[in-house]
Amino acid sequence: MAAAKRNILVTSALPYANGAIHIGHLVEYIQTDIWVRFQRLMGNRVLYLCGDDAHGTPIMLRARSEGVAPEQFIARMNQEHREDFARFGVKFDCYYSTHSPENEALCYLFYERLKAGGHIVHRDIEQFFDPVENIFLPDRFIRGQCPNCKAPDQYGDSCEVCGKHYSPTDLINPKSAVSGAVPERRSSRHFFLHLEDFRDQLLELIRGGLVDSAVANKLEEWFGKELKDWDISRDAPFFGFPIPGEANKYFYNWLDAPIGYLAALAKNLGGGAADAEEYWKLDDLEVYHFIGKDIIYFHALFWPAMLIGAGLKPPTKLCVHGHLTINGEKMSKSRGTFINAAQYARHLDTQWLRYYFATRLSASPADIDLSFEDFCNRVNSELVGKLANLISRAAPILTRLLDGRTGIVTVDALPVLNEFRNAESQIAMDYDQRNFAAVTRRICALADKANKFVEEQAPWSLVKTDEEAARGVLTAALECGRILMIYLKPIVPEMAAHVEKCLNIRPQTWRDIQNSMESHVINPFEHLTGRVEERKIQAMLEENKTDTTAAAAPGVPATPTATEEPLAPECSIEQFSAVDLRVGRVIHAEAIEATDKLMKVEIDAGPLGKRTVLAGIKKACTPEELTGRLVIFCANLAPRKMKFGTSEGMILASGPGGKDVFLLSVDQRATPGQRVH
RNA sequence: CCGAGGGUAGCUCAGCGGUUAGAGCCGGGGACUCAUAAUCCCUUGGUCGUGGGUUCGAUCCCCACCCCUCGGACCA
Repeated sequence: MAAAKRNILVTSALPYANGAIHIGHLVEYIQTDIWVRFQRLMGNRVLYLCGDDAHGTPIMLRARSEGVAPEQFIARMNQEHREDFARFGVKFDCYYSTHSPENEALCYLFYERLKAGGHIVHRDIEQFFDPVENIFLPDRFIRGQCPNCKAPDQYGDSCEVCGKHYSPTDLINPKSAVSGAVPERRSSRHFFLHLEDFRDQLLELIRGGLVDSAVANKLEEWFGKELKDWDISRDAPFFGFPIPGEANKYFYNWLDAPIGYLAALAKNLGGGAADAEEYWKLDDLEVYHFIGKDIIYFHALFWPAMLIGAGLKPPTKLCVHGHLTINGEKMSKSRGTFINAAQYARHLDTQWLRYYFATRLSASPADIDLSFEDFCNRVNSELVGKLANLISRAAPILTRLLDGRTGIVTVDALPVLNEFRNAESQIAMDYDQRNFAAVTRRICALADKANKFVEEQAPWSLVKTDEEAARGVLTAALECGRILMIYLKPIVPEMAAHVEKCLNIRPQTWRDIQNSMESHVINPFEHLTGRVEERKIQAMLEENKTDTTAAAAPGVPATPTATEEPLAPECSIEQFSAVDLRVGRVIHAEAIEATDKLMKVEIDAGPLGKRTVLAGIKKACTPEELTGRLVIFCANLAPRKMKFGTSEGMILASGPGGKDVFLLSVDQRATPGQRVH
């Protein structure tokens, strides 16, 4: 009784078109691709759609700084992204872009319907404006002194020193991070989506299984209060779609980004907005969005609200995954663990990463860790030692000594083969529920059984006395290998294709698990994949230390990354020498418990005595690392009273903050109290 | 501080009310030699974060506490 074929539309989140794809992104695309390939293997109808999120201020500014038109810039990114995905076997039915005529038409359609439904409201808001660049500045593009702790050079939305959140208009001495100019406060009329209109439907949706329970719990929090209106407009100049009937107003790129899923659908269907809408409305169509936990808000609230408001059904399911950490820590450019997709592919087999991610992935939104040690172990012992080895040990004997012809499986193998075939439904269920870690566990357990069977039967000895018996054993071993490869096909499609070629069989589907390949001539064995060598990983990481340009901005949609810090206005030698910088030795350091960032540091400044400095470096180093080392600090900075004491100076460091703070050093022979000239 | 998730062998995790708590990897000892890539057998190793409670019985349920991770009002 074959179940009715499902009709599924699957998306991965649209990567932001201002940077390269990195291995953090790949968690999602590989996860989605595995799921899609599995559904196809089962015979279901699947459309897998994606594309670039190509609009917004960061892209506009980036293109400008490179001296090209935004269209040209995003076209190049699109090409790069496609190449990166192809390297990892991530295969879309359509990889499109939000900057497309289909998307524009759909965007207007959504807007008109939301407007007609009375869900769009207007309000004046005050924002900073860069008079040199003539643009309104997103919060992250404004820097200034924190209104709370007075730390200099903080972002417009929150302070990295004291952790306080505020509005950019609260900053002291704000500056545009783009031009360095002093921004002006300007008022502007913005458009909002009135989310409260959809409250009941959204709650029902979330409680009805749109997301798994862990995510649903999180979402419930947001319903504790009134849902805020969502600001969907941006002022000119902006790279995006103009709002119809309005002068100098554009749609915020997060409005047109999810609509981009439909645009890709339209493109794939070779039609327009109406065709996409018609397809979306098919009764049996299931819509699955694979997303990172950082964009739950957009996909669980805004997007369903937009769909409902436009008369379309909300998604069936949001598959939320966690973020990637490397060796237990966030990817970091300074640690050299920020690895781009293309860079990985230059050094290591992309099938390995697919396999490794599979062993770590489940339906949980918890972060997943890539530990290189674990990566080596799993790939070498499981993928190579257990799985590939099974075929590699059986096929060559058959080819060399028995004309490459399989026979009838030996009766001794029947229990093993039954177990292999009976695992089918459980593995299918694990795949369907995105529990790929369980899938690989089961597959490895089966591989262990098969290897044990081969070991016991010792066909390499048997062949000397009874060729047909040996043929029966090898036939069974290859049959096991074939079934394993079907199970593994969604995860390592390239390797599975090699096996199909070697076994001389047509591309296998899930149904072939129950078939057999008795009395059949196989092809000479070709190697499937190699072992991971430690030095290759080292070579990849080494490259990162020198090639800083490879570490492009993480392309998380709508999170603008800071541009380089603008050069401060010219200063005179007098002004420079007004700053008294000294060498100091840290004699004591302790983290301040009540804060995330502050460390209390006592500095021996030689003749100047001792100073206590409260520095925002708690995340970057430990008291142990700090104690005893020499630092450079500003000794004549006015003492600053802070919540946890008075800070009598400032330790010099570079880096963006958080974990990436790099203290200035001085050669060992320097002594505390010496002035820096 | 508030919220969510989690703390099970050196590592990565499974188990989630019921016989002496499991797997893989790593470590140790054998065997084998078909495997460009090895495998097989044996084996060391755990008061299941801590302290209470419910129960005939708890890793699993309840309470408190500790620790880790991730979120937290206008970026949404």
